[in-house]
Amino acid sequence: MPPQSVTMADVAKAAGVSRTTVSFVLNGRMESSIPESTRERINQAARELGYRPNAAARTLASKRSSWFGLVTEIATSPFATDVIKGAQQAAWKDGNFLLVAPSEDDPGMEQLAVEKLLEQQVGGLIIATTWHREITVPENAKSVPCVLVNCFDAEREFPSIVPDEIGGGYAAAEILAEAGHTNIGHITLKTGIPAQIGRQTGMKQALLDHGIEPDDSKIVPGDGTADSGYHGTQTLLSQSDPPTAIFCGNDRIAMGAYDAIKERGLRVGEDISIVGFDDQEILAPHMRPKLTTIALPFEELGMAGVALLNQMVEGSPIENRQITIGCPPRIRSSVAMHGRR
Amino acid sequence: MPPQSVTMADVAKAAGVSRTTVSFVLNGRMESSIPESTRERINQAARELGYRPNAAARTLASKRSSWFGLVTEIATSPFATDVIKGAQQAAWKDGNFLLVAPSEDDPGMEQLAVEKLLEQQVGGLIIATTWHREITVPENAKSVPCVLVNCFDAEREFPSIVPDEIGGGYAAAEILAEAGHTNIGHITLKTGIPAQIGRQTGMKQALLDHGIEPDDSKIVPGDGTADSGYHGTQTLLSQSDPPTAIFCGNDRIAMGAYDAIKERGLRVGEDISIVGFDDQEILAPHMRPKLTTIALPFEELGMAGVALLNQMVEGSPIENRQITIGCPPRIRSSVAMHGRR
DNA sequence: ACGTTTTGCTAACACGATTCAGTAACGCGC
DNA sequence: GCGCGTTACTGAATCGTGTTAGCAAAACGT
Repeated sequence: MPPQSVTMADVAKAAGVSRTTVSFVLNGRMESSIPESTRERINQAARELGYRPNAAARTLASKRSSWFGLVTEIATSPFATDVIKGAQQAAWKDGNFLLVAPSEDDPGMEQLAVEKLLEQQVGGLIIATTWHREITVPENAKSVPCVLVNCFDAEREFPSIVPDEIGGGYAAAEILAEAGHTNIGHITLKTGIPAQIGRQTGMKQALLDHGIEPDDSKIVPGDGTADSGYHGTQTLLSQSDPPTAIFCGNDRIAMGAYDAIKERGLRVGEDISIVGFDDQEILAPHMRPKLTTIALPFEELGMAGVALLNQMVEGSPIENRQITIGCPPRIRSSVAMHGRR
Repeated sequence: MPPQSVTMADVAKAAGVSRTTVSFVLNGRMESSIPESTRERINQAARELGYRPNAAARTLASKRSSWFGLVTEIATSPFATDVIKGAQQAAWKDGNFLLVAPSEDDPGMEQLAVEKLLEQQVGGLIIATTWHREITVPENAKSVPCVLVNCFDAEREFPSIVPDEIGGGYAAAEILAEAGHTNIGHITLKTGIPAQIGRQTGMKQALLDHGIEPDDSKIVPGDGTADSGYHGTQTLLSQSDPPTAIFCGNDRIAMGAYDAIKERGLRVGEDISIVGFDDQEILAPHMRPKLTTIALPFEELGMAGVALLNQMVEGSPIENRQITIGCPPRIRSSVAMHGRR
């Protein structure tokens, strides 16, 4: 029964060797030739005493800590969870920890968060946002390797990892085109943000590639809310030649679209096909019919962030400073075949 | 421009005092008489050199770390975010950090997570779950103060903080009763879990208190999915004397209920009133009509966890080992007045 | 002028590891 | 039985801070 805390010295005494030897054995250093018998003796002593390494002491002595800092706006969105989760898992695999600090989208707060993380001797920093956008990185973040996730700085000074909005928009439109739709509407996100621009660009390209002429009158601006989806859908369905399918800028817009369609006595996934974006876990799979949508790979973003950070910390040259992660489609039941059937 | 890292010794040299004095001044120790002039000189030197304290060294020397460990199933649910957020903020206020470790609902994993957190010298542990239930706490968690959030151990050995399911169920039914409904249905969660039992108990009590005789035939078992809400609602509305209001065990059930009601050509919030539970951020406020529901106070749970942990770490006696946090109603538009209008 | 208290500091050890520079013992070839 | 290389370790310094014990000088009381 270990009383309070067992140190390496205790293990050394128990095994009848020096602290140095214990350190080598427990850290698996093979370069110093220590016979199997001794290793075994030390390991057993450590086990019996219930030895638990002291991370603070290790960090101090080795000048390398076992944790990364993640600063993010936890407040605003469930998306943050997924980034944390992905980063967490990736870090955990290498025995590293994540220190999560809140930025709350306030520049002063953000700088303080970074400062506090640096005090904790983090080996690297991830700065993540909940929606894809440009940010200015606090000055002090430059003290350690730093990766941006779901955002980027104007000067492209920091490596960044973002979702492939264009590819996602392309995939969404392609799903509809391949289902035989040629008259496809689009309700956008708030105009000007990277997600809106990318998704719309991808959509246009997909239409062109499938021999469909993009028609700007089928694109109605929204703002990402269910309300805007509802009204946008009303607008589209009131046209003289209403679309048979709508690509909604995100899942909440799709939610509003469902309501508008149902209200008109039409059926989602039969009369009108819908594709969303984001794949919100507690939304998309539970809508009726279940929403076909494009997933935002937040977990992968987080994992990629940590992976990149690992590279940087180890000093490996990084070949690609602007990584995009694909947005995979999630096929469910809100898209119907159209035309020749 | 600080080159690599500025230590207390550097500050001491710059200010022309000893390291001890610097330590006293920067930690705000007033018991050692140090004149304002010297304090000022030291503070300025620290500022100019860009001194950043080394948390690892401090932890090692003082044997008290500035972080708590939080182990939770990040994987499964967006709820985890809110607990993290609340705990985070509460910890941050006292200059403490949260080390988040994943348990993934696997006992082995959980024990490893705790072990790793202990190595990091956490001053206390929070074990949180994403749904209210009984757990068995890993043995090694007893090494430091430990609080359970949204769960409890069978022996009630650990202080725990849980939502007031009964009060929430009461509030939900009361909303409907006060709107004039007397024929109220209920679609439950998976039977046997604390949330189901508590919410249903609270509902019955509220009905009794409002002079309504609880009727078991109006209670249909569900499993927490939108599908079960859909089918449960079909069942209720097919009765000879269908309810005019339904209390849904959670928001997803309410989502299914909406669909069933709309499919029958009825209107939610006019013909049939609905109350949900959970107040899922990206769901309830975006449904049409917006869902009146009872919020699960995850953020408060997290905050209360850290607060309790602080008390325990400081050795204050804790008066209440079983804390319940209220579930506040969120009134929106899915409940209509009924009867005398 | 002399003891006593207060002021303003500092020396030195501790914390629990990592790590570099060695060294004693042993085997081996000749 | 001497030199040399290998094996199996160890001593001691170091990391940056907290903390206790104590000391020199100044201030104070009488």
